Amino acid sequence: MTGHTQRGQCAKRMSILDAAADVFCSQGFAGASIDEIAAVACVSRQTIYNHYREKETLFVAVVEDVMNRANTMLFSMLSTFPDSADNLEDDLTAFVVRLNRNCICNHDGKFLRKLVQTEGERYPHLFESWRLHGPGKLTTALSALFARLAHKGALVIDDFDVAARQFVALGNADLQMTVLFGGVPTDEELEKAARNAVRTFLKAYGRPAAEKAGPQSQLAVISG
Amino acid sequence: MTGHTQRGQCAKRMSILDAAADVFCSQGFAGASIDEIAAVACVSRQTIYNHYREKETLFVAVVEDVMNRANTMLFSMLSTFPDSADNLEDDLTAFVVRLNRNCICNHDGKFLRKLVQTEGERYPHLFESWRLHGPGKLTTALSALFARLAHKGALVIDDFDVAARQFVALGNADLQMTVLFGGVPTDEELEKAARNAVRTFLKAYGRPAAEKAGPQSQLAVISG
DNA sequence: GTAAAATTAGACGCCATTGTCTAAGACGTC
DNA sequence: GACGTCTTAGACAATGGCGTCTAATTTTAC
Repeated sequence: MTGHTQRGQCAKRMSILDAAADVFCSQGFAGASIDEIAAVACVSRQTIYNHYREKETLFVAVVEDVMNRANTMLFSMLSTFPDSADNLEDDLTAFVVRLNRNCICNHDGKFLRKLVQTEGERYPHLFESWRLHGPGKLTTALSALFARLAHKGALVIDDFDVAARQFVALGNADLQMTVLFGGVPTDEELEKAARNAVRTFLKAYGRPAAEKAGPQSQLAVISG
Repeated sequence: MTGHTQRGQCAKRMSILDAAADVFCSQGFAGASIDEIAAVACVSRQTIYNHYREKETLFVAVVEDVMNRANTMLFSMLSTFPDSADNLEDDLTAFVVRLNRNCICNHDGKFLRKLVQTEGERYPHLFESWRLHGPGKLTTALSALFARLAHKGALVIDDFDVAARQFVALGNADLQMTVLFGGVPTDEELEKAARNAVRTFLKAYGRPAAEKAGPQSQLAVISG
């Protein structure tokens, strides 16, 4: 019951959770067998039943564990959103790359999207927390961040919530097929997808050319 | 072996396919039981084994059946893409509503997205056909259609493929949560989502304001 | 009407999995 | 070194699903 034992138990628990996440993700709840999870975790089956009463208890624990990791990572990513309007295109592009790589296209993102589709109907309350604190929080936070950029005059947005959802959607537009079919996009794909997304986003919501145009061509407003 | 038998057998087959689609969709391959499919189809288990040798054969037949329906519907929808540049916003909006309602947010769309995620790794070749003829064909076709609109001067697009993917992504931006969590969007949601998507798309890719601005406000190009 | 084909309900063997139990071993503290 | 806890391997019964088989019944063809 002292330090070392705690650490040992904790290591076992994490090993089990990781293995269970892998197996549940690739096989689904019904297709996953405790024996396979035990083998992947390098742990005896009895140890699993010792920590988690039954298969469903383990499943819930796995989902909550991954949700916590994913939400922590998302929060960490959101803190890197650009707050300066200089180099907005590059800054937003880098942000989209980080967001996609670390939150949406990564292991945990794939796990949650997959499981919410396969088991969401069976455990409606289980994934509600993820919906609220994951994708829900993302668009809420982005909406607020866009509002700040708009207040600075760097963006022209009428509906911040819509813009936030469209920003995320555009960021995934080029990766949707890769993500849907389980692949992991390469760095080049991530970079190009983010570049395309931000360019289009700024064409739609960027500051009008008149206020930032260079000497080559200018736009002037002529009131009619 | 003549008409009536064919019709009777055909009805059984369709009944089985429909029931199997329901059960496979909600339970996954591993979680679906032949007995439950038989019960939903109001058919004896032996009849299922009579038509399809084993569970996997039935599963493949179901996926191919749904894929065919979905691809036929998609093709039908693509033929309603606006070819006139008058009222482009309204026409594109109506198209997005139809596309979402009949191809992406409908029963078959949900089935295919769900199954490709849960069973795609186990049957890589099975869903390859859908990827090519479904989402793949959609963006290819949209790309060509946008090229025609751009050629008419109604749109200004540098990369048609990117624009096509972004068009689809924007069309789903407001519905992604509903779709991911298995819900079916209402008509109002469909309408509003399409309106938001097309507005942003045209802000990014629409003909520049200078060429179509009304008397209220005009933009003029001033060469520097 | 009759024969062939299809369908049905039920029983059956087989196998995988779940969850429990037990005895033995490993690891820690005292 | 003694003790308690955690872990392990394996056996175990119970359950449920798959796929087969059979005999009876219905549907269909001619």
